This record gives sequence, structure tokens and C-alpha cells, in this order.
Amino acid sequence: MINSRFAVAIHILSLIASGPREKVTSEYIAGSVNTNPVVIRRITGMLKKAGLLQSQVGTPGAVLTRDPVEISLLDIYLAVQEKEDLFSMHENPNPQCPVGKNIQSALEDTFHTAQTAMEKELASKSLQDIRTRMAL
Amino acid sequence: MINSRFAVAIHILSLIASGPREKVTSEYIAGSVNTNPVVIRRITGMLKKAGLLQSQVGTPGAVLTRDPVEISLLDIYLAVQEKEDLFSMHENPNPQCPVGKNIQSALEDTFHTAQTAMEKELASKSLQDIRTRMAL
DNA sequence: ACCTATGTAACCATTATAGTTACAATTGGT
DNA sequence: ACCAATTGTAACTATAATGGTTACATAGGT
Repeated sequence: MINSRFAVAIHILSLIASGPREKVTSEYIAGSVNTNPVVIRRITGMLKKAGLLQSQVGTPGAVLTRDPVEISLLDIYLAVQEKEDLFSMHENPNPQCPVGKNIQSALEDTFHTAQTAMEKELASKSLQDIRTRMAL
Repeated sequence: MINSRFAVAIHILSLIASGPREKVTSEYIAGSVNTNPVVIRRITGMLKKAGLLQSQVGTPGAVLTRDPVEISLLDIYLAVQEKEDLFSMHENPNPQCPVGKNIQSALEDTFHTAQTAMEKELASKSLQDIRTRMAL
């Protein structure tokens, strides 16, 4: 199961896209998400590192670096996910066994295809699409 | 990240599809997967509950209930996944806030679409496809 | 100077996962 | 009838990821 950072990140970016900068502090966002401000700042840090927003110590709030139409859900997803593989493999299957020897390469390709199908779907939706769905 | 039970389950079913029944004991499978026999029996239990294989206390091994061509990777995936949602949501966003109020329903649909894209890909591949890739 | 906010580090509680030990129940061979 | 082997589970452990929390250094705005 994919962690809730993705959902929270979309929530955060939606707020930043809407509010005036000074309003969307980590404190304020935390109030909307219903969590601790540090959790927000942690995720904000990931989004910043990915180049999706800008912020500064001492200056309240944050701003998007580009238009919500230009931010795909895949951009957001990749920003907050540390593992780049969606599926896990078991380590060290027995190479003496025909199945153990070949299972990994066989699965690698299949897993990659499935992951790509999901990511393609995320790539086709923008932050603005989500905002529109919320009637913002 | 999706747990390795899925990969192990495919491994297990591949062995059962190949070997003669008496040979593919949990002990033998564990040797190929490189783990503990109980881990194998645990996953085998899930696959059995999903109707993908048959086994009996006292009788070594297991058999598939249908042809590998008729077992999709989605069947296997669903058999070993307990949560049916791929994406997590944050609980209790603030209903006083326009975003907090609408984020969940907005994401629900989007997440569902992305998950479906991935599952559709898994549904299009069979256990036999994997076996073929392993040259079995 | 003072207040407020960001950015991090450090720590904790909870949960999922995989591995392990132990054992009851059942089958088949002798 | 007995024994060995095997499945099916329960229970426990270790590890890692996650989210929440406290604490604090740093920077801006008044």
C-alpha cells in the first residue's frame, strides 16, 4: 500500500495553489490536513527538493514554482516516494532451481509494465484537475 | 511498496505448475524461494482460500485448480493482498476548509483509476506467460 | 530586540512484514 | 497399529516504514 504522503502532498499543493502565500503556513496546512505541522514541513521539504514549490526560512508560506496545470500527479507522486519500485521481490531465490534462477528477470519486466501503466495514469492528471474536481 | 508475497506467490505457483505433486512440498518450495517453509505455507493458505490451488493435511504438495493459462497475475495479486486499496488517504481532513472538505472524494476517483490501470495490466498476463518467460 | 515561521534532527508509538518455533491433525507406508 | 512426513496454524520475534511529537537553530518582518 502506498503511503498517505502522496494524498497529503496533493492536499498541501492544493492549499498553496489557492491561498495567498502568507496564509498557507505549515500550521495552517496542518489544520486542514489534521496533523502535526512538522509532518507538513517534512513533506513540503520533499516537494521543494523536487522543485515543485519554493519556500524560505523566516518567510511564512510557500509558492508553487509553476502553474497547477503544469504539475502532474506523477510529479507529486515521485516527489514523495523514496522507493522507485512499486513491487517488491524476494531476495536470493535459489539459482540451482530453474524457477529460482529465472523468476527475477521474468518478474522484473512484468512488474515494470504494471507500474508504468499506473504512472501513466497519474501523469495524465494535473494538480489543476484535482482542484477542478473540488470546485476550486 | 507492494509486499513480496506477490512475487513469492507467483514463484510458488510456477513450481506447482511444473513439478509432480509429491515433489512440491513447502520444504522444497522454501528451498527454491530461499525462505522458511512456514512462510510458504502461509502464502499457500491465501492462494488456497482464493481457490487457486488445492492441498490437504498429510498429503505432500499441492495442485493447481485450473490451467496456468487461466490464472491471471491479478488473480494472484488479489489473493495475497489484504488491503484492496493501493493508495492510502489521510484520515479526517478538516471539513471547515474547502480543500479538506472535498479532497477525499476528489482523490478517491483518481486513485481508483490509477489502481485500475495497474490491475488491468496484471489481468492481461497469465501465470503461463511468466512460465513461458522462464522458458518452462 | 522580539515574534513568528521554516527546516531538521531526534525520538517514540504503531503497524506491517517476514522469519522462526512449536504443535495438532492427517495421510500413507511399513 | 505405529511411525514418519507433511499441512495448517498459532504465537512469538526482529526489523523497517510511517506518522506524530518535542526541541531547537536559523532567518525575516515589525
